[in-house]
Amino acid sequence: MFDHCLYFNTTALARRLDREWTEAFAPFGLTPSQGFMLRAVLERPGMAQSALAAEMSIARPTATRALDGLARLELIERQPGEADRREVAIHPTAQGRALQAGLNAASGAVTARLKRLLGPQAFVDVVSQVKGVRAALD
Amino acid sequence: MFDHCLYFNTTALARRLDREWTEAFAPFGLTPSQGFMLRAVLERPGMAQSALAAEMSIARPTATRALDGLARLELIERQPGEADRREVAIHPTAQGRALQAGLNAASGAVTARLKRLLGPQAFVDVVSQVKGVRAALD
DNA sequence: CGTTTGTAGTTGCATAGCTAACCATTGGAG
DNA sequence: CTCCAATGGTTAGCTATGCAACTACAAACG
Repeated sequence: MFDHCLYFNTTALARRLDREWTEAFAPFGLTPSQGFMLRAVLERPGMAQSALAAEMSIARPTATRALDGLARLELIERQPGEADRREVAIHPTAQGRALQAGLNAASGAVTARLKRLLGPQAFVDVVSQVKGVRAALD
Repeated sequence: MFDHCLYFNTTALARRLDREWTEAFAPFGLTPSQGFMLRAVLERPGMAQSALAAEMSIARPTATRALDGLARLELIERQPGEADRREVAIHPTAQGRALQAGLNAASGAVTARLKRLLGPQAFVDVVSQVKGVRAALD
């Protein structure tokens, strides 16, 4: 019915993909949001929350809560900012670091499956076009 | 950081587009979800809720609640199913019908703006590719 | 027929996201 | 130096979404 609508198709696809990554991260006891947030922390330990929020393209309050969840699971730790005491630097714990390889592999497996399903070129194209739309809107 | 990830880019774009359509539908006092749901009802009056949910690619409980909202605004009415009394047929009210042209125009205006921003061909391509991924996942 | 299985809708509970408003700290402008 | 604007983080309150479980009705099967 809204076949030609960018909004409709994009939000529907986002919901569908959420299901895929929910399954992929479930073995680790993490939701997709938590999984991606933890992966970001693991990739660049010590970032301030606001920088993390920007990196993930989410609002700061959303980052606060995602990190609350990861802290409750003892996967990350908040450390007071050294230079600027308003900031909080986010570091993974040892438990958090233990998940890094598994999370990346799980996400990679879903990606690989979709790539097979769609054809590698189509997959790369659609990601690049979606990224292009995002860039055009910033 | 997750530049090549389909999930990351799609969900981020979905959130960004949500902001565009929120603005577009705000003058009507409707959220994007409500706006699209009402547009679906207007386009095919009398559909059962489950058919509507399928059409919108959302779960049935989500449809229930979206329609609760539209009913509270007196934009749609639930009528008992004639053949099958489990079903509820959804009809727009006169107030609902009064919004049809405006909603379609508002959505069209956002689409037109994005089309200009991205180039018409790029716009059509990305919609068709996103739809293609959705189809491949069903 | 009656029972069993399936389907439509709702409700309860959970998550993620946003904006607005608040507090603490920083840093600049007088 | 003082004050005021800007920034980082949190909290409150809202929406949309999903799954699981429930009720009511339908349909199929024995």
